[in-house]
Amino acid sequence: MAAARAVRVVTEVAALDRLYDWQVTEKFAHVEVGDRVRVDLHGRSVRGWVWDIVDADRDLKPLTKWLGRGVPHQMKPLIEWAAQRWYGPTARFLLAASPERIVTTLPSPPAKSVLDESIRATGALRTPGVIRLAPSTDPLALVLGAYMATLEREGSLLVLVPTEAWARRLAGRLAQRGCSVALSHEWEKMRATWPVIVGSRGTAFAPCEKIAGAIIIDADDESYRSEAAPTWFATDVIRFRCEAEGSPWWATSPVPSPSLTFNAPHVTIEPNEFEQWPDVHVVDRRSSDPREGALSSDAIDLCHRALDTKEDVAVVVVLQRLGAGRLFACTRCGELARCEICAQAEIEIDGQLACVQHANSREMFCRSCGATKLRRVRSGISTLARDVQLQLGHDVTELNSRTAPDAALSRIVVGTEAVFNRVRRAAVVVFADFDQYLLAPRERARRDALGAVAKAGRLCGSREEGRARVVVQTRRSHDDVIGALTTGNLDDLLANDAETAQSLALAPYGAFAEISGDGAEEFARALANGDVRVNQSGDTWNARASNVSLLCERLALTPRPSGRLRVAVT
DNA sequence: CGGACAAGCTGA
DNA sequence: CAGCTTGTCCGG
Repeated sequence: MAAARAVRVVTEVAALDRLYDWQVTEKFAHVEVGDRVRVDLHGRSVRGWVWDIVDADRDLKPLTKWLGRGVPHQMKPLIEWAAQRWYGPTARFLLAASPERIVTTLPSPPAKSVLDESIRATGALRTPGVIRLAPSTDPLALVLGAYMATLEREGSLLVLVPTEAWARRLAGRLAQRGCSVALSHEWEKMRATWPVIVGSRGTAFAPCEKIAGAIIIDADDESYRSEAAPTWFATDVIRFRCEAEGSPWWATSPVPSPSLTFNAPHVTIEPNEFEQWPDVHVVDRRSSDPREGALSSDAIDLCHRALDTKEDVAVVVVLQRLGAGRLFACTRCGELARCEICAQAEIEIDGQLACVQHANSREMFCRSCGATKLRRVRSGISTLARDVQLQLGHDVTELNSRTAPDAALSRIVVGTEAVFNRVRRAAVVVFADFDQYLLAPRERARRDALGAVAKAGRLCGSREEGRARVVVQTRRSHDDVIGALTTGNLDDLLANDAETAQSLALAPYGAFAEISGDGAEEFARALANGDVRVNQSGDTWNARASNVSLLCERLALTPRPSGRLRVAVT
């Protein structure tokens, strides 16, 4: 008698990250690796994925049900790698590649179409790797170039953009030019290895069997990182998939990070780059009266001129997000706590109010009415909006997370960087306090500053078009970030960035994990050894090692304490 | 994670 | 001592 078959299953019970076996009965004989199944686990009916099909070597409970198609078996190495790389349960990554509803049959994919001669003339992309792409350059030609370069290869071309809205627009434009495109909600098409797959972060786990190549637009964008643990990064996922299959990948970024450049086979710099950046007008606020308001007289002037244009949204005022609850306002009179010298918002340091700029601190009380009860406020957006409204004498829309996506916008919009996902065109973009970027205590803050100006450039156009400009208000006009923006020389700054990363052992020359939750201390202490160093900062613990594989190996070997534990590997 | 079962606590 | 809570164990 032939040995009975069994399926080795990863269950949806993520906390139970191990394989269990069930017997395959006659009626489920068609089951394949990657399929979705339902099983009886310790009296519970749970869903899972077939990870392997093996001979049953003992009595097993029978499989409850075959549910439908799941992850193609070709993705198993990716799933295993991702689970180890970001210290997450296998089930979480399988879920990322699975359909929301049950799918039992797949469509057959169309052949890859050859594009019109007029489009072909723009040329196939040659050297895979990073493309330093100025913000105003339309990436469509590059995507078409990637398509043409991978036409002869089997499998899907994966195209990643930062947002879903962008993905829909791009998919439409590609379809117009003759490409057969699947969007990320069309799971069946992705699973059937459609010629082109376009989407945002989640598309990194598109369930196609083979990848012909991939192109990631704005590859350093934070939207590519999963905000919940495991905190995987789509650009890294794509790179792993392409390298495993020997397929080419391209990644664009206006300001490539050291990690992106380090891991790329080649870096291409777009000719005429400077002309495709916006015209940046720097306002040195050291010389201006701090009480003149949120906008300098130069900025007010440019805003008034912008209001004379025909743009629907004339002016966008951006304030860098300060992190929830960093600012303080009086509970009685509502006044924001500000530095008495420069009028900038103060933050809390060791139970006192302090100005980042002037390094002075004072007790927590309201300067305006003397009350001692202050409350944390999310950011200075409301204050800024009031100021701008007064200064420009025009209605202002304050854009925040509670603003309805279809709400009517005034011609002046004030908000955090979220405005870049909401407004598509503007005549002028003002960075009310650019120093929030330049002084932020994060390694990547300075690159983010340039990235934000790049996004602003997409709204208001390039130097070449000469349409309008980006206004940067700063007290640090000597900063080399400002220099790079006005001279267009990014090379020195990027070289500096890479040097800093190397000397401080930041990514890619070092690896980090942030550990929090009830079990954090126990886990962190057990994790520490010669290769992995840990230190405490508040409730979270930070672990660092000289490279990611060392860190991940050590994480996998460290026993998990009971209780909640969040590990974010970056 | 969540069901099963054991041990501990409470009140009549 | 029934009935409920809390804790620990373990899953095919």
